[in-house]
Amino acid sequence: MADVRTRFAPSPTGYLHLGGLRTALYTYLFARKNNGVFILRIEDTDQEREVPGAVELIYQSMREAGLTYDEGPDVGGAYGPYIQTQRRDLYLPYALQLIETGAAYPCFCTKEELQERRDAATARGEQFKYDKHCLHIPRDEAKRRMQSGEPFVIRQNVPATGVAGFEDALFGHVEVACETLDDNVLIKADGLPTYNFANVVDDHLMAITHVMRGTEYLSSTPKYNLLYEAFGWQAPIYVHLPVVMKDATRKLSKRYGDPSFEDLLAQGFVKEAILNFIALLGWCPKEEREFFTLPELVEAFDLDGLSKSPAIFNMEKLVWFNSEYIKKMDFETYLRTATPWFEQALAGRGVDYRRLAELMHGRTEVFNRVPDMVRFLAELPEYEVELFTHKKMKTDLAVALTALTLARPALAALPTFDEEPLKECLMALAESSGLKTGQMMWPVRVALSGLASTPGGATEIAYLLGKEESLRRIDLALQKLSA
RNA sequence: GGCUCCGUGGUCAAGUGGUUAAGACACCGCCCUUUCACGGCGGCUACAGGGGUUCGAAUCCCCUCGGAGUCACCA
Repeated sequence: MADVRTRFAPSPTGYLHLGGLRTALYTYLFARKNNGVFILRIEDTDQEREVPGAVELIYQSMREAGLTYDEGPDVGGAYGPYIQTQRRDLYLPYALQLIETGAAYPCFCTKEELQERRDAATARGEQFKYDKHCLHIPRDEAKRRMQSGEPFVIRQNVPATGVAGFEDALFGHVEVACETLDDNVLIKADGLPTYNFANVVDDHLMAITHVMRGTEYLSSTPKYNLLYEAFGWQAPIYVHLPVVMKDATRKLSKRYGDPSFEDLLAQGFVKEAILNFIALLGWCPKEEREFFTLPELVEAFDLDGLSKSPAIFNMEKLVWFNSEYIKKMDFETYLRTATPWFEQALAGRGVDYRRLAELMHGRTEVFNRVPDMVRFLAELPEYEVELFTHKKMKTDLAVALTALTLARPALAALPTFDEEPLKECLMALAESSGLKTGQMMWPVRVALSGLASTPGGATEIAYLLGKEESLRRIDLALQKLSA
């Protein structure tokens, strides 16, 4: 087989969504695994859908994901340009060549006429299909009209009978009857090619050997193969990837507010976790294993681990992956990453972020959840006195009152609020007063935090709060309990 | 609706004619414990349904049902 050349060919319509990211990932992995070439090509032939700045967004996402490409608009290569609108003039000659051989023909029907006929057909309950009306215009007349400046498109001349098919590396042989196929437009009135045509011409010109793309193209691929045959070109090997779903019936789509790769990064997901999770959504490694770095994915990737059915994007599992990756993060990286999130809730409070980070490191699932978890340090939340009652800790209001009454002067007498002395003090106090550890610690922690659960125990929180604020909060609790 | 494709627990999934049908997330329980997490141990839940083929089907065939994709001068 020739050297493997693959491509990721997104349209610049906004952020890179997760389905696109997965396609890019698999394509990249396949290329790298086979020591092949990975290419980025921008398919921007639809000028109406083009979103300004989207191309740069794609470069950025690819870079952030670590999916480096060997050829592309911003890195160059021997098969450029890699942006289709910059290739606009090279498609027409190929279409003209097809007209010569009868595999295509110019069509002068206007969009409006077509739409009327389409509407009429649906009104009758029929499915519209172009009737090859313009195919029957005499060759000379057609040529004259094309040269006269009359708007026209070029359509593929699909045989009326017979079958068209192709071999998919994942789905096997796929075949359709030609009569169910429409004569699609190859070159639009604006002179730009449609996807149907551009992808065939470009994949051939760029010597692409393997095409990986979503299954939305599965049913139209036989038509593309007809084009390859008409040109006498060798078609690439196709690998169609099942779509990524949001739930059982809807696919993941940015239009419906589902997160893009960039969104997830902004929310505090780490890119390694996203990639790892995405890789396993529709692909399964040979070995029993679920943690992979990008290089490890390259090593492990193989086509027959791919699944044929759509996979539902399971946010909970992504969150789990993320928390695992955060735990594996070295501490300094965690501290650096978490600090801006601490700032959101604690700016100017003088909290010891390093100590807080130690406590939070093993409990952080997604960074955007951090501010809510630490906000109690800045401001004591409103809480009900019933919070002091905890069955497992064997505490009730009376126990809490006793514990806090004892703790208050003992803590006030402490010269510093370091954790060790704090702990020794409270433990000793519990023991000497006949209280269980929990009966002392629970009330103190609740008084300090106003929360049923916190990222740390009573002594850690007392340290973070400092002596003054801690005593203030205990006094408040004492008031509550005495009322 | 036509065409194409898919169908193992709630989710991701292993499985390619003979298995007690893995594993992970989630969930539940227990242990650990100054809360909550973490961690450890254990548990619940699946071959869409019906026909075949076969000594034997999650695995092969057919039908039904369910779901998805696609039917543009969008990609």
